[in-house]
Amino acid sequence: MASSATPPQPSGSTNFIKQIIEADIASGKNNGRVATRFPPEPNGYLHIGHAKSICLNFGLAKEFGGACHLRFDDTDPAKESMEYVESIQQDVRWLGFDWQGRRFFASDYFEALYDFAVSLIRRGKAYVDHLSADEIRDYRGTLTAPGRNSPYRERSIEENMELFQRMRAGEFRDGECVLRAKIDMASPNIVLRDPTLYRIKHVHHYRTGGTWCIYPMYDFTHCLSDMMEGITHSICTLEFENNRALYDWVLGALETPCHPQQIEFARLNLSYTVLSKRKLIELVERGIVSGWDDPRMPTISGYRRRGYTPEALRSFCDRIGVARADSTVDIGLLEHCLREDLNKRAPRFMAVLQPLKVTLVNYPEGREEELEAVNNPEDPSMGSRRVPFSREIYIEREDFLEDPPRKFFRLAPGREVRLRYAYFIRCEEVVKDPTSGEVTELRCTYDPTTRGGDAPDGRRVQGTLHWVSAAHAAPAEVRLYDHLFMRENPGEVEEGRHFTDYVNPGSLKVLQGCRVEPSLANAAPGSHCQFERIGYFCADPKESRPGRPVFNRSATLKDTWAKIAKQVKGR
RNA sequence: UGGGGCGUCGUCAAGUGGUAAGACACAGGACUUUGGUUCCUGCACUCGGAGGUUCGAAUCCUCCCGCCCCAGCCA
Repeated sequence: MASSATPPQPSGSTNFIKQIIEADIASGKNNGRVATRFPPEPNGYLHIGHAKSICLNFGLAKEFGGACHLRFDDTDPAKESMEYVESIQQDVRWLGFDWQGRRFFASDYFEALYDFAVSLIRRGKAYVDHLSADEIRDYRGTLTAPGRNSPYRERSIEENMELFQRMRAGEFRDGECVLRAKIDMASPNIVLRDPTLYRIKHVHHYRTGGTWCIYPMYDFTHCLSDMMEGITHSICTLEFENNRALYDWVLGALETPCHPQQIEFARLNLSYTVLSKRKLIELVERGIVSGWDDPRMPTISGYRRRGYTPEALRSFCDRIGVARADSTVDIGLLEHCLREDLNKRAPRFMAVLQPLKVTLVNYPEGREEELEAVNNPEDPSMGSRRVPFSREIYIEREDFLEDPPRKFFRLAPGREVRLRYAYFIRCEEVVKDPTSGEVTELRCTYDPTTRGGDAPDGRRVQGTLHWVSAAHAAPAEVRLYDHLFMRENPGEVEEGRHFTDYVNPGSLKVLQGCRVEPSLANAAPGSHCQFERIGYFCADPKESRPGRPVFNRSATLKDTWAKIAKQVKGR
């Protein structure tokens, strides 16, 4: 079955960031050099919103002959761990990107950052504040009212130097004091009202252990990390727009030799799902999903397990574009990208999800034969395989209707259809359970002259059904996934409701007792395929076993009949 | 109602004073041994609204309206 290995290609389309970079190169800024970075905090798993950022940053570097760094923004020891670092690396690699050894950790800069903080104090631009967190909030003012200066704001440089050293030395408890930038408590931009630069946390850090008890804040760390790494374009999402003034202030105050440019773009929103880390954590912790890699999750690991390919995710990221307008992308586009990719590459198989037994009454008992089936009509180089056929087969329950509506092309009493790659069959008799009335078996005749699927007399049938030979088919478990939420925008919560109220109860349907053609019995975990007429599936990477395959539905095929059926029914 | 942003087809999104790309979705049709794929056709006389400048405005100006972000010792 198909596996993925195609490397990323430049996208060809344009966006405002490319235009900025092109202008910078044209003007000789940074000597024409381009360096970007993808800077996740290792406190959770990556989701498709991160994929947008990864494709953007690595894509830009590739397109302009630059480098893209992978940097872990690990300045909050309470939430971070190596487990997350590893999963993030795995996901970035799986997406097809290579940081070429340029992996950095903000925590590796703690000493340098400390020195920068000392330098700021020496310049009279930072001070140690003994106000409590509550007091600081109080002094900050509001959106419409200016803040007030802290009573500790005018401490001498010497005193601040000593105090900051003592902070580092562990002489204060958590929250007792902080280091603040001395900017402007009346600034209309609240970010600039003497922001906190360092806080005290007597907490073990997953990399630096107990070495530090003071940790730098994002705004202080990020710009300096970018600067030290020689990043030219520091691309982040829109909510950091107000922070840009502080980014520039820190680098300006320290008179750093270079000054990366922060550029913001709109984060991704996807219909029928949530993309905020907080909400994803809640889904995992409350057991609403089975974990970060539940195939319904919009995480990279969830999509991987669902059967999405890196190519499909990258194609999606290319197509959605990069702009500054808040937007919500139709999840249908993501599904389209997967189908587009898998249509070309996924080998086809026959699998019957809800079996209905069919006995071919005129087919000799005990006889078996093998029929040739094409592996992928889109790609002749993928060849063909042989599929066993016999007197008893299974077809899909929904491919038979005793009383078919208009435009139903499938099997019905007295009607003739084609079994794919096999024979025409005609339904002669319907066997029902005498008590429940449920159809338990169809007795059909087959036309031996139609072997392979064509009638020598030229007669046509309207429907072609997939099937498996009852004696040869392998049992399988199949998991059908649908949108995790019933609402297009589950983040928009009504009064008195919670976003989890909108979880789609039908987002997972587990089907036992499915029957798949024998060649699927030992499907390699993680491999992709198409079940003809049904959809694209992936052998579950974690739980599928040789002989006991488990398949996840990655996406349905377009179902024109479902649309028609709705219309027919509506009349 | 402080400051910073953003409003172009149902959804994304190009467009940068010269007369509205493309994609998804949707609707028709052709082909078809997957009601799949593919192919063809249609789908914004108008760019949040109102004025103004101009021979000419989605692009420039003015006012208005709507939405998003910021008051963590999170990132």
